[in-house]
Amino acid sequence: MYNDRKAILTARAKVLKAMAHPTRLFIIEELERGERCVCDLTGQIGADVSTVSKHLSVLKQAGVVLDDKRGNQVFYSLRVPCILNFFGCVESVLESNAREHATLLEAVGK
Amino acid sequence: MYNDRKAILTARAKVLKAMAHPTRLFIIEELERGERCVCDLTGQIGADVSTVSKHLSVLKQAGVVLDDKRGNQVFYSLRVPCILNFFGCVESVLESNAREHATLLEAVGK
DNA sequence: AATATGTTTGGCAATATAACCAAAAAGCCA
DNA sequence: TGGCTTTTTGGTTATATTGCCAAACATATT
Repeated sequence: MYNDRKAILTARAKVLKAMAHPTRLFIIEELERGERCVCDLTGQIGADVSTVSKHLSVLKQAGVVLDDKRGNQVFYSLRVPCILNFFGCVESVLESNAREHATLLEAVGK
Repeated sequence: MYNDRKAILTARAKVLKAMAHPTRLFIIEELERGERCVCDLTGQIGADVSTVSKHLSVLKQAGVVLDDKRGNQVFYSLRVPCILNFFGCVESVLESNAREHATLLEAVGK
């Protein structure tokens, strides 16, 4: 067992897992532009409000977003501003994937 | 529906999801230090070989690692070297979580 | 050829996730 | 108070993930 690293790796995994859904990545991107209420996001996402609310709760639980209730609505915002820079490397993986895919297609004669 | 972003966000989510497991994060850390065969990793992780092999296959499928069969063994390595820098931001989230937790404890009177 | 070593695959049980609908909460406005 | 709007919670169903064991494969060794 890798006991010395396990606690920290589990904590990291939890954050990554919270982000690992297309709708939640969309929410993160959107919040990068400023706070949004659930209804704003629901409109853009086009799923049931309850679904969006649950995605937000996953992000909140992981510490990625903050919520602020004002009157009727709840406004969400990014808790850690760097979250988006975060993707340079993910993008490299995707580019590698794409390059390899292209190479395979060539190998088969396009 | 956020149709214009959906494809790219789904692709990103796939990579994040592949990384979002403590054992797989351990593997990534270990591979950062150099290529490893399945048996090396299995020894350190202390799970069944088949379990480790499946974790590796998840990472491979997502394009995070490469495999190279040499003789009897299969050596895995990181496909995209930056993968580890990647964690500065995750760490910020964790630190925020910890700070908040400490604050809450204080509020309750330790 | 037979055996040993290293890795992957298939199957199964337990648990977790995701989406929707319906209903409950919480706050506003008349 | 009663009704409206916004958000969360509970319940259900469908699907995915994780981990182990057993079995299959592949390569090396005797």
